[in-house]
Amino acid sequence: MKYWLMKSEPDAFSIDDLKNSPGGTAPWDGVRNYQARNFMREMSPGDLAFFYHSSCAQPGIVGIMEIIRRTYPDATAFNPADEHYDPKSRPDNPRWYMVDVRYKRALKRLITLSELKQHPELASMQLLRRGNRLSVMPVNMAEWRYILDLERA
DNA sequence: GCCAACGTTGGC
DNA sequence: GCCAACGTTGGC
Repeated sequence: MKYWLMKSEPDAFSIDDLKNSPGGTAPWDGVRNYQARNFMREMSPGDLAFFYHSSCAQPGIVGIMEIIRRTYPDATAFNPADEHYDPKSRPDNPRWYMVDVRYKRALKRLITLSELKQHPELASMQLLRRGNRLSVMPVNMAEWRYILDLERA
């Protein structure tokens, strides 16, 4: 089993939006970055991911979700009316993919980006690397456990 | 709204 | 294949 971190702007799709989706499940669509896409392709059902709120007053980790379906073509790329439409992605040769995720739980408290930065144990996290802009990235097991311990602090 | 950092595009 | 211009991300 692998661990991940996935960003979403809460104004667009928040952890509560996921929780309130049918069955607590939703497709993670709209990813339009090759590196993020490639990470999604490494995901397997049963993997766990931190839900991260970005571009908001208090960016940080807000909850945990489970990957429940491996990547399949992102249909929003085929829809000219969709904001993530990409004419270069065609149904017979899809460029963009998505996974399905299921809400597991909210963290007991928000663990902010600024808090994460204060822990040398997390300094090598991909999230904290300079200029990081990836919306989907791996988290190693030591980092995952360390962050869950922070939740209780 | 600003800006640093990075990805993408397209001319050559 | 280089690289300048441009667009996007995302923290602040």
